[in-house]
Amino acid sequence: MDNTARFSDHDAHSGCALRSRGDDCRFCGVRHLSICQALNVEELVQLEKMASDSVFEERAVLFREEDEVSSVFNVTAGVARLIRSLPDGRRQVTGFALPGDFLGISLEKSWRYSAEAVTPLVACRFRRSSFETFSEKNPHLIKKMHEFASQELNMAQDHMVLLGRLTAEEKLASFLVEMKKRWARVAGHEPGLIRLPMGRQDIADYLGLTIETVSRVINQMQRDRKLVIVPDGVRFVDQNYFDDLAL
Amino acid sequence: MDNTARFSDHDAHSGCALRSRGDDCRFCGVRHLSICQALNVEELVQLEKMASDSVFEERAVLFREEDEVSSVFNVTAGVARLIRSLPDGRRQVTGFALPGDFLGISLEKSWRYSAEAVTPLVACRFRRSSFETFSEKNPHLIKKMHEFASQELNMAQDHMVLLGRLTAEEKLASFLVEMKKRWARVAGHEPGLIRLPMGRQDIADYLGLTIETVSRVINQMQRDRKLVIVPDGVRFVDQNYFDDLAL
DNA sequence: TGACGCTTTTGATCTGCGTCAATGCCGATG
DNA sequence: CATCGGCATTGACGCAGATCAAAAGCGTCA
Repeated sequence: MDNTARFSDHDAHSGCALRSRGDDCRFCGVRHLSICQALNVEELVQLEKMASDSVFEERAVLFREEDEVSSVFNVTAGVARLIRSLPDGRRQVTGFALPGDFLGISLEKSWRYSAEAVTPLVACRFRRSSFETFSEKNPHLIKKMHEFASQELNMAQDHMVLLGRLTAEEKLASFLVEMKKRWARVAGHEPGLIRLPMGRQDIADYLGLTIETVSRVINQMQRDRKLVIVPDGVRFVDQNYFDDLAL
Repeated sequence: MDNTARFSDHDAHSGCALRSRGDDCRFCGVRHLSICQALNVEELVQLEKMASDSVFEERAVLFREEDEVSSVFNVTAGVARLIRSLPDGRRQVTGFALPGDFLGISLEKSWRYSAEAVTPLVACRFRRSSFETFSEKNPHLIKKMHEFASQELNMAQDHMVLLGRLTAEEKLASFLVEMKKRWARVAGHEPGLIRLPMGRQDIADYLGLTIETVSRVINQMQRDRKLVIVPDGVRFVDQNYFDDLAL
C-alpha cells in the first residue's frame, strides 16, 4: 500500500476558518445546519450573549459519560466522537459530531456518553441553565430541538440495522456513504473527498468491528478499484458499488 | 425440554382490562406512564375528544414503514414490535412497544419503521393533524414529547452498545433484564414473571442474532439453573447472574 | 538523521455464531 | 382423534470476522 488513510489533521477547518462563529451568530458558518436556524435575528442576538466559543485540542475530552450537563455545545468546526464504554473497556462509538451538530439536545441532567475531539475542535458553548431558560421562552426552539432529536433517533435506528444485520463490507460501505453525505452539507468541503479524520479504531468501534477488519475491508475495496485511499480520507471510484451495498 | 416459552397469548391484558382507557382519560391505566402525564384534567378532557380506541388483532399491522403518518398511537394494552426491514428480507426489530409507549413521537411525515401487534393490542389513537394542532397550543406537551424522545434516544444508544459489542449470552441477559424492568412499570404485571409475548424470531431480530442462537442460549441458561422457562415467559432463578452480565 | 511511539496493515489461526437440516411440541381444525 | 401448520429445539458443520502476532508507515523530536 502506498497510502494510509490518516495523515496529519492539524486543522479543524471544514473549509471555514477555525473560529467559524466569530463573535456574531449572524455570520456563523453552521447556522443554517444547526438548531439556530429556528431563531430570527433578534433571538439570535439574545442567544449570542449567552454563547462563548470553546476550543479543544485533538483528543481533548468535551465531557464524560455520567458528568453533569453544565454546558451544551454546538460544534462549529472539527469532529468529535461520541462514546459509550463498558466496564471492561469495550467501546461503542454511537456517533460522530460534525460541524452543525448539537450536543445536549436532550436537556437531561447528566451525559449518557462521552465526547472527545477527533480533530482540533471549536464549539459554541452555552451554560445549560441559561440555554434552558432561553428555550423555555422560545417554544419554537424546543420544537426545533425536538425535530433534531427525532432526526437523531432515525439515525440511531438506521445504525441499529447496520450493527445488527449488515456484513462487514456493507457496514463500511454504509459508513462511507453516510460520511460522504454528511460532509456534503458542511460548507467548504471538497466534493469527492470523503474526509475520515477519525482513526481506524474509532471506525471499528462505530461499526461494531475490529480495527483489523476495518483495515482489511477498506484495503480490499482499494485493491478491487472501488475506492482510493488518500491522505485524510478516501475517494469513491465506483459509486454504484457503494450505493448498492449501503443501507 | 418440558416447557416452551410461548403459549397462547390471546389476551392483551397487562393486568388491566382490554379497553384500559375506556372512554375517560382520567381513568386511563397508562396515563401516568404516557405523555398524557404532562396534561392537567382540563387539557385531558380536550384531548379525549380527539381520541378513539383502536383494537388490533395479533399480527395486525398498525402502520408500515414509508406510510404517511395519519394517526399517532398511545399503546394502552398489548405489545407491538417495531421493525425496519432491508430489501432482501433481513429485519431489525428496533424496539417493542408496551402499554404506555407512544408511537409517533417524532411528528414526521412518514413512518420510519413498521409496527405490528405481537399480541392483541389496544391503542389510543389520535388523528395526526389534530394531535399536532393540540400540541402547538400546549408547549408543555411538546416538552414532554421531547423528554420521551430523549429517553428513546438513550435506549437506542444502549441498544447500539448491545448490538455492536455484546456476546449472545450478554445480549439475552440484557434483553431479559430490560423486559423485567419494563413490565414492572406496567400496572397489574405479575412480579417475578418476565412476560415474553414475542416469538423467538422477534427476539433474535431485536438482538441481532438468529432464532437458533436465541433458543440455544435461553435453554442453556435453563440447564445452568439461571432461569426457568414458563408459559408466556421466563422467571429468573439467579438474579445476580443476570445483573452481572447485563449492560 | 536515527530512534521512538503510535497507528495501520498484513498474515495465520481460531471460534462464536450462522447455516442447514431434522425432530419435537402444541394448538387448531375437521 | 388424526392430521396439519407454525414455532421452538437440537445437532452437525461451516465461515465471517475475531484474535494473536508481526511488520511496516509515518510523525516527532533530540
